[in-house]
Amino acid sequence: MTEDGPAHPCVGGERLSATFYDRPVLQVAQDLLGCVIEHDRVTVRLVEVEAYDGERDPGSHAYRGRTPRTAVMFGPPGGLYVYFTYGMHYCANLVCGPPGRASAVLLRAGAVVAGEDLARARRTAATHRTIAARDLARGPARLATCLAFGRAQNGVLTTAPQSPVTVRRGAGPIGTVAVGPRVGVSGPGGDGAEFPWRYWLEGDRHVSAYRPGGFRRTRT
DNA sequence: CTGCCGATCGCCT
DNA sequence: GGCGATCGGCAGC
Repeated sequence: MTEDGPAHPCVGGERLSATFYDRPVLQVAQDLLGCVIEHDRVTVRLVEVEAYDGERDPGSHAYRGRTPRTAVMFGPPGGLYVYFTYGMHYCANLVCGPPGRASAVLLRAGAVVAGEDLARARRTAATHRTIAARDLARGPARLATCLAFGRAQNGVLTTAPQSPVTVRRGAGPIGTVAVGPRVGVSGPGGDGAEFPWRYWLEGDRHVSAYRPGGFRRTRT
Protein backbone atom coordinates (compact mmCIF):
# COMPACT_ATOMS: atom_id res chain seq x y z
CA MET A 1 0.00 0.00 0.00
CA THR A 2 1.24 3.46 -0.84
CA GLU A 3 0.99 6.69 1.06
CA ASP A 4 0.80 8.81 -2.08
CA GLY A 5 -2.34 10.88 -2.34
CA PRO A 6 -5.86 10.19 -1.13
CA ALA A 7 -7.62 6.99 -2.08
CA HIS A 8 -10.13 7.27 -4.86
CA PRO A 9 -13.46 7.98 -3.17
CA CYS A 10 -15.24 5.18 -5.02
CA VAL A 11 -12.71 2.49 -4.27
CA GLY A 12 -13.76 0.08 -1.58
CA GLY A 13 -11.44 -1.63 0.87
CA GLU A 14 -9.81 1.46 2.30
CA ARG A 15 -10.49 2.00 5.98
CA LEU A 16 -12.14 5.34 6.73
CA SER A 17 -9.58 7.72 8.23
CA ALA A 18 -9.68 10.25 11.04
CA THR A 19 -10.05 12.90 8.36
CA PHE A 20 -13.34 11.38 7.28
CA TYR A 21 -14.80 11.64 10.79
CA ASP A 22 -13.31 15.01 11.65
CA ARG A 23 -16.05 16.96 9.86
CA PRO A 24 -19.52 18.24 10.83
CA VAL A 25 -21.69 15.40 12.04
CA LEU A 26 -24.45 15.90 9.47
CA GLN A 27 -21.91 15.51 6.69
CA VAL A 28 -20.36 12.42 8.19
CA ALA A 29 -23.76 10.83 8.80
CA GLN A 30 -24.81 11.09 5.18
CA ASP A 31 -21.45 9.91 3.91
CA LEU A 32 -21.60 6.81 6.12
CA LEU A 33 -24.59 5.50 4.15
CA GLY A 34 -23.42 2.75 1.85
CA CYS A 35 -20.27 2.20 3.88
CA VAL A 36 -19.58 -1.19 5.48
CA ILE A 37 -18.67 -1.90 9.09
CA GLU A 38 -16.99 -5.15 10.10
CA HIS A 39 -16.29 -6.83 13.42
CA ASP A 40 -15.58 -10.44 14.32
CA ARG A 41 -16.36 -12.03 10.95
CA VAL A 42 -19.62 -10.15 10.26
CA THR A 43 -19.94 -7.23 7.83
CA VAL A 44 -22.91 -4.86 7.60
CA ARG A 45 -23.65 -2.29 4.89
CA LEU A 46 -25.13 0.82 6.51
CA VAL A 47 -28.50 1.96 5.16
CA GLU A 48 -29.84 4.12 8.01
CA VAL A 49 -28.13 6.46 10.49
CA GLU A 50 -28.93 9.35 12.82
CA ALA A 51 -26.79 12.36 13.76
CA TYR A 52 -26.41 13.64 17.34
CA ASP A 53 -24.68 16.90 18.21
CA GLY A 54 -23.29 17.04 21.73
CA GLU A 55 -23.52 20.82 22.00
CA ARG A 56 -26.76 22.06 20.48
CA ASP A 57 -28.87 18.91 20.47
CA PRO A 58 -30.95 18.02 23.56
CA GLY A 59 -31.43 14.53 22.14
CA SER A 60 -27.72 13.72 22.48
CA HIS A 61 -26.50 11.71 25.43
CA ALA A 62 -23.63 14.20 25.67
CA TYR A 63 -25.80 17.32 25.69
CA ARG A 64 -25.66 17.68 29.46
CA GLY A 65 -21.93 17.32 29.59
CA ARG A 66 -19.35 14.64 30.02
CA THR A 67 -20.16 11.70 32.29
CA PRO A 68 -18.45 8.31 32.62
CA ARG A 69 -20.98 6.89 30.21
CA THR A 70 -20.52 9.54 27.51
CA ALA A 71 -16.75 9.97 27.87
CA VAL A 72 -16.02 8.18 24.59
CA MET A 73 -17.99 10.78 22.65
CA PHE A 74 -15.61 13.46 23.89
CA GLY A 75 -12.69 11.46 22.55
CA PRO A 76 -11.16 11.29 19.07
CA PRO A 77 -13.29 11.08 15.90
CA GLY A 78 -13.63 7.53 14.65
CA GLY A 79 -14.18 6.16 18.15
CA LEU A 80 -16.92 3.61 18.69
CA TYR A 81 -19.46 4.63 21.34
CA VAL A 82 -21.46 1.60 22.51
CA TYR A 83 -24.15 2.13 25.13
CA PHE A 84 -26.54 -0.15 26.98
CA THR A 85 -30.21 0.76 27.05
CA TYR A 86 -33.63 -0.50 28.12
CA GLY A 87 -31.92 -2.95 30.40
CA MET A 88 -31.16 -5.34 27.56
CA HIS A 89 -29.90 -3.77 24.35
CA TYR A 90 -26.68 -2.30 23.03
CA CYS A 91 -26.50 0.41 20.36
CA ALA A 92 -23.44 1.71 18.51
CA ASN A 93 -22.31 5.14 17.33
CA LEU A 94 -19.28 6.52 15.50
CA VAL A 95 -17.78 9.66 17.06
CA CYS A 96 -17.37 12.68 14.76
CA GLY A 97 -15.54 15.96 14.73
CA PRO A 98 -14.76 18.53 15.67
CA PRO A 99 -12.81 16.81 18.47
CA GLY A 100 -14.30 17.47 21.90
CA ARG A 101 -17.71 18.45 20.56
CA ALA A 102 -19.11 15.01 21.44
CA SER A 103 -21.01 14.54 18.19
CA ALA A 104 -21.77 11.04 16.99
CA VAL A 105 -23.68 9.04 14.39
CA LEU A 106 -26.02 6.29 15.60
CA LEU A 107 -25.94 3.21 13.36
CA ARG A 108 -29.64 2.47 12.98
CA ALA A 109 -29.85 -0.24 10.33
CA GLY A 110 -27.96 -2.16 7.69
CA ALA A 111 -27.78 -5.20 5.48
CA VAL A 112 -25.56 -8.12 6.43
CA VAL A 113 -23.25 -8.60 3.46
CA ALA A 114 -20.81 -11.12 4.96
CA GLY A 115 -20.96 -13.60 7.80
CA GLU A 116 -24.71 -14.04 7.55
CA ASP A 117 -24.79 -17.41 9.27
CA LEU A 118 -22.87 -16.07 12.26
CA ALA A 119 -25.01 -12.94 12.40
CA ARG A 120 -28.11 -15.10 12.39
CA ALA A 121 -26.71 -17.32 15.12
CA ARG A 122 -26.12 -14.27 17.30
CA ARG A 123 -29.62 -12.95 16.71
CA THR A 124 -31.16 -16.35 17.28
CA ALA A 125 -29.25 -16.78 20.52
CA ALA A 126 -30.70 -13.47 21.71
CA THR A 127 -34.27 -14.07 20.57
CA HIS A 128 -34.65 -17.83 20.22
CA ARG A 129 -36.41 -17.16 16.94
CA THR A 130 -35.65 -17.67 13.27
CA ILE A 131 -34.67 -14.37 11.69
CA ALA A 132 -35.17 -13.42 8.04
CA ALA A 133 -32.11 -11.97 6.30
CA ARG A 134 -33.86 -8.66 5.89
CA ASP A 135 -34.44 -8.31 9.63
CA LEU A 136 -30.99 -9.30 10.87
CA ALA A 137 -29.66 -5.76 11.29
CA ARG A 138 -32.89 -3.82 10.84
CA GLY A 139 -32.71 -1.62 13.95
CA PRO A 140 -29.86 -0.24 16.06
CA ALA A 141 -29.86 -2.95 18.73
CA ARG A 142 -30.26 -5.70 16.13
CA LEU A 143 -27.33 -4.30 14.17
CA ALA A 144 -25.22 -4.24 17.33
CA THR A 145 -26.14 -7.86 18.07
CA CYS A 146 -25.12 -9.02 14.59
CA LEU A 147 -21.74 -7.36 15.02
CA ALA A 148 -21.32 -8.68 18.57
CA PHE A 149 -20.98 -5.17 19.99
CA GLY A 150 -21.00 -4.87 23.79
CA ARG A 151 -19.16 -3.16 26.60
CA ALA A 152 -15.84 -4.52 25.36
CA GLN A 153 -16.16 -2.58 22.11
CA ASN A 154 -16.96 0.77 23.73
CA GLY A 155 -14.14 3.20 22.98
CA VAL A 156 -12.51 1.18 20.21
CA LEU A 157 -10.82 3.54 17.76
CA THR A 158 -11.94 2.30 14.34
CA THR A 159 -9.31 4.32 12.49
CA ALA A 160 -6.38 2.59 14.20
CA PRO A 161 -4.42 0.20 11.94
CA GLN A 162 -4.99 -2.84 14.16
CA SER A 163 -8.53 -2.02 15.24
CA PRO A 164 -10.86 -5.03 15.54
CA VAL A 165 -13.63 -2.85 14.13
CA THR A 166 -13.23 -1.51 10.61
CA VAL A 167 -15.34 0.89 8.55
CA ARG A 168 -14.79 1.09 4.79
CA ARG A 169 -16.38 2.70 1.79
CA GLY A 170 -18.89 0.58 -0.05
CA ALA A 171 -18.27 -0.40 -3.64
CA GLY A 172 -21.58 0.27 -5.35
CA PRO A 173 -23.86 3.30 -5.85
CA ILE A 174 -26.02 4.38 -2.94
CA GLY A 175 -28.99 5.90 -4.79
CA THR A 176 -31.10 8.57 -3.13
CA VAL A 177 -30.54 9.67 0.47
CA ALA A 178 -33.78 10.42 2.35
CA VAL A 179 -33.97 12.75 5.36
CA GLY A 180 -36.42 12.80 8.25
CA PRO A 181 -37.02 12.99 12.00
CA ARG A 182 -35.06 10.77 14.35
CA VAL A 183 -36.69 7.78 15.99
CA GLY A 184 -37.49 7.49 19.68
CA VAL A 185 -36.09 10.88 20.65
CA SER A 186 -38.35 12.66 23.11
CA GLY A 187 -38.15 16.04 24.74
CA PRO A 188 -37.29 19.35 23.00
CA GLY A 189 -36.91 18.79 19.28
CA GLY A 190 -38.07 15.22 19.67
CA ASP A 191 -40.75 15.66 17.04
CA GLY A 192 -38.03 16.17 14.47
CA ALA A 193 -39.02 19.69 13.49
CA GLU A 194 -35.75 21.11 14.75
CA PHE A 195 -33.52 18.11 14.16
CA PRO A 196 -34.44 16.16 11.02
CA TRP A 197 -31.17 14.31 11.35
CA ARG A 198 -32.12 10.78 10.33
CA TYR A 199 -30.75 9.67 6.98
CA TRP A 200 -31.52 6.50 5.07
CA LEU A 201 -31.27 4.99 1.61
CA GLU A 202 -34.57 5.59 -0.12
CA GLY A 203 -36.47 2.40 -0.83
CA ASP A 204 -33.99 0.06 0.85
CA ARG A 205 -35.77 -2.88 2.50
CA HIS A 206 -33.22 -3.03 5.31
CA VAL A 207 -34.21 0.37 6.74
CA SER A 208 -35.90 0.03 10.13
CA ALA A 209 -39.69 0.02 10.13
CA TYR A 210 -40.15 2.11 13.22
CA ARG A 211 -42.09 5.23 12.50
CA PRO A 212 -40.09 8.43 12.72
CA GLY A 213 -43.04 10.17 14.26
CA GLY A 214 -43.95 7.35 16.61
CA PHE A 215 -45.44 9.29 19.43
CA ARG A 216 -44.62 8.15 22.90
CA ARG A 217 -47.67 7.90 25.02
CA THR A 218 -47.48 9.70 28.31
CA ARG A 219 -48.50 7.41 31.05
CA THR A 220 -51.95 8.18 32.40
C1' DC B 1 -49.18 -3.43 7.75
C1' DT B 2 -50.36 -0.65 12.50
C1' DG B 3 -50.77 0.02 17.51
C1' DC B 4 -50.17 -1.39 22.23
C1' DC B 5 -47.49 -3.35 25.92
C1' DG B 6 -44.11 -5.56 28.96
C1' DA B 7 -39.30 -6.79 29.83
C1' DT B 8 -35.24 -5.17 32.46
C1' DC B 9 -31.36 -2.30 34.47
C1' DG B 10 -27.93 1.47 34.13
C1' DC B 11 -28.00 6.16 34.24
C1' DC B 12 -28.94 10.64 36.06
C1' DT B 13 -31.85 13.84 39.09
C1' DG C 1 -37.30 6.93 41.66
C1' DG C 2 -38.17 7.64 36.72
C1' DC C 3 -37.14 6.82 32.30
C1' DG C 4 -34.88 5.55 28.22
C1' DA C 5 -31.33 6.82 20.72
C1' DT C 6 -35.48 -0.94 21.68
C1' DC C 7 -37.49 -5.21 20.61
C1' DG C 8 -40.71 -8.91 20.09
C1' DG C 9 -45.51 -10.81 20.82
C1' DC C 10 -49.98 -10.17 19.98
C1' DA C 11 -54.42 -8.24 18.33
C1' DG C 12 -56.71 -6.08 14.69
C1' DC C 13 -57.33 -4.22 9.94
